[in-house]
Amino acid sequence: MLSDPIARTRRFHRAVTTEAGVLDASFLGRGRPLGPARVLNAIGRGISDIGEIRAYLRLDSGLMSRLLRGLEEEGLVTVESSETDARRRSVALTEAGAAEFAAYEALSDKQAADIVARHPHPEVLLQAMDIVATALGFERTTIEIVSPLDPRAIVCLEAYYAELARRLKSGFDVNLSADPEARDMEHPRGAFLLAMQDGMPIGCIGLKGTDKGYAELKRLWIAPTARGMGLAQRMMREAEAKARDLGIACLRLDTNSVLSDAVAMYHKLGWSEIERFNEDPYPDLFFEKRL
Amino acid sequence: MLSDPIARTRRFHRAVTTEAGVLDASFLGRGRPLGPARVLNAIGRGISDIGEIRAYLRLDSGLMSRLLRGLEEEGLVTVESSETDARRRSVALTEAGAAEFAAYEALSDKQAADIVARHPHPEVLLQAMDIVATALGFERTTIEIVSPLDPRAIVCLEAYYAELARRLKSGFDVNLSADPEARDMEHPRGAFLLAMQDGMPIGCIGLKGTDKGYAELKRLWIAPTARGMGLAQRMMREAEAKARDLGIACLRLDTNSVLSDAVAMYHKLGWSEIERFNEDPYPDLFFEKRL
DNA sequence: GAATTTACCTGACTTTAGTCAGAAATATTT
DNA sequence: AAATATTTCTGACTAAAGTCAGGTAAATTC
Repeated sequence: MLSDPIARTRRFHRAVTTEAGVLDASFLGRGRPLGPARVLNAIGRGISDIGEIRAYLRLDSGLMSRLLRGLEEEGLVTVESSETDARRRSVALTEAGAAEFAAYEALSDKQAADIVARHPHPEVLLQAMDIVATALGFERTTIEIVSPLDPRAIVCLEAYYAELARRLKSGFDVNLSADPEARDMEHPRGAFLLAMQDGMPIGCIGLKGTDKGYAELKRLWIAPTARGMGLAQRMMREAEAKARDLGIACLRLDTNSVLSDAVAMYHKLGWSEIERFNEDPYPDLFFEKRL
Repeated sequence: MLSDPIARTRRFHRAVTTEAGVLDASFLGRGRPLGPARVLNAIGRGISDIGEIRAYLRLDSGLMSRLLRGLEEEGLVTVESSETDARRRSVALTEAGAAEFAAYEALSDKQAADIVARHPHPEVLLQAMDIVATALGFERTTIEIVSPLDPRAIVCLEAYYAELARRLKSGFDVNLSADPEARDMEHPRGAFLLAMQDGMPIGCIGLKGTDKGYAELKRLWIAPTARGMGLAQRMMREAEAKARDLGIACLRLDTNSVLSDAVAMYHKLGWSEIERFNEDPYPDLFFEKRL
C-alpha cells in the first residue's frame, strides 16, 4: 500500500483532482461560464489565431464562434481577418479584455500562493511539484532557439553558475572563466537552445562559434528536477544538428571530471577525449566530435 | 522563474490539469456521462446510503434520483429502502454493476501504471507524488482507531521496523524488542491509531496498556513524505486524549537519542525524561507524562 | 478559370448538468 | 394524535456544452 505504485499514483490523482476543483474556481471565479473563460485566457496567453485556439482547447468551430461572439458583445475582444489569409481570423483583447485577463491571472496567482503558503516547508513541496510537472508534461517539452540574453536563458545560466560554484572544489567565478560573448551564441555564428515546458525553462545549451576551425558547446544545464529523463542527450543532439545546419564540421567542449554523468554521456554520444585546448582554469577534461 | 513559488505552482497546475484530462478519460472511457459514472464509482467504493453519496458528490437530490434511475435501467444497481429508516434508501451493485465498476477500476489502474511506467526513475516520481498528495490533501487526514492487526496498520509497522533497522547503529530486530501483544493495543486496554489520507495510511501510534500503573506509547511512525507537517504532534495528542478516555493517568515511552526530532517533540509536548524503566536493548531515552 | 479545399459562421438540434417547487412516505417532536 | 421535519421522488424548468448540416468567402489545386 505504501510502496504500490498504482495505489500511490491513484492517491495522487485523487488529491490533485479534489484540489483541481479549486483550479476551476479560478476559472469560474468571475461569474463567467467555463467556456468563455477558457477562450479569454487562451487569448490572454498570446494565442491570437482562432484556429489555434480551437485546436488548443479542442472546441468545435461552431461553439468557438459563439463563444467569441459572446466575448465580443461583452466588449472584451475584437476579431478581425488575418492579413495574410483573409479566411483566417485573429482575436485581440480590448483594454477591458486585458483587465479581465489580468483579474483571472490574479486569481490564479492567489490560488497558487495559497497552496504554497499552507505548507510548513514550501521548498520541499515546490521541488516535488517540479518533479511531477516535469514528468507529466515531458512530452510537451519544446526546444527553442533564443538569444543568450533572453531572461529565460539568463535564469538558466545563473542556475548553472550557482551549481558549478557548489560542485567544483575550487568554487566557480564566472569572471575568471572565458564567458562566451552573446553574439558568438547567436545566428549566424552559433545558437542558444532552451528547453521549455509548460512555460518554464528546464534546460539550456550554448553553441559558440569561433574563428579557430571548430565551434564549442557550452553551458549545458538541466534543471535538477528534470534530470534522469534523457533531456541532456536530446539537447546535445539538437545542438549538434544545429551546428551541422550552420555548416560547422567540428565541435569541441570542455568539462570537469566532477561532472561524471555528463562525462559518461559525452562518451556515449560519440565524443572523443582530446588534449586541453584552452587555458580556462575550471575544466580538466576536453572532448571533440567531428560532424 | 525557476525559484518563484507562484510560477512553479502554476506550472504544476497546468501540468496536472492537462494530465487530468486523462483522468476524466478513465471516468468517461466507458461511454457513460460523468454523472452516472461518478455515482457508480461511489457505490463501488462502498458508499451505499443515497444521502451519503449525495453529500460525497455534492449532488442535488433530484439529479441524484434521476442518475440512480438511469443506472437501475441499465441493470447496474438495485435500490431498496433501508431497514432502520424506511425514508432512506440504499443502493447495491448488481453483478453487472460490479463488473462495470471493475472495468472502471481497471481503467484507473492502467492509467496510473502508464504514468509510472513512462518515467525512467519511478521511485523519484512516486515520492514526489506522495509529497504533493500529502500536502494538498492534508486537511483530509483522519485519525482512525483500528486493530494493530489491520493490514493498513501492519504496513505502517513494517515501515517503522525497516526504518529503525536503517537508523539505529546496532540495527533492529523486532524479535529482540518487546513487541506489544495486539490485545494490549486494543480496547479496553489500549488502542492503535492510524492516520489515513485519501485512502493511504501515512502514520500510526500505539497506546499499550500494562498492569504496572502506567500505559505506554509505542510505534510512533510518520511516512517520510508526510514529515514536517505536524502530524506526529497531532497523533501524540490524539493518543494522549484516548488514554484519558480509557482512564489512564500516567503515560511512558522509550526512544533512541538517534531520533532527535522525536526527542525534541516529546520535550515540547510536556514529557519529562525519566530513568530506564525496561530492559529493551534499543531505547536509550525514557519519558513520562502524567495526564 | 473551374473545381476543390479551407476557415469560419449560422441555425437547428441534442445531451448533460443543475435548480426548484411540491408530493408522498416515514420519522420525530410536541 | 397532531404538527413538524426528513428523505426521496417527480415534473417542469434553465444554462451550458457540444454536435451537425449547410452556407459563404477566400485560397489552392487542377
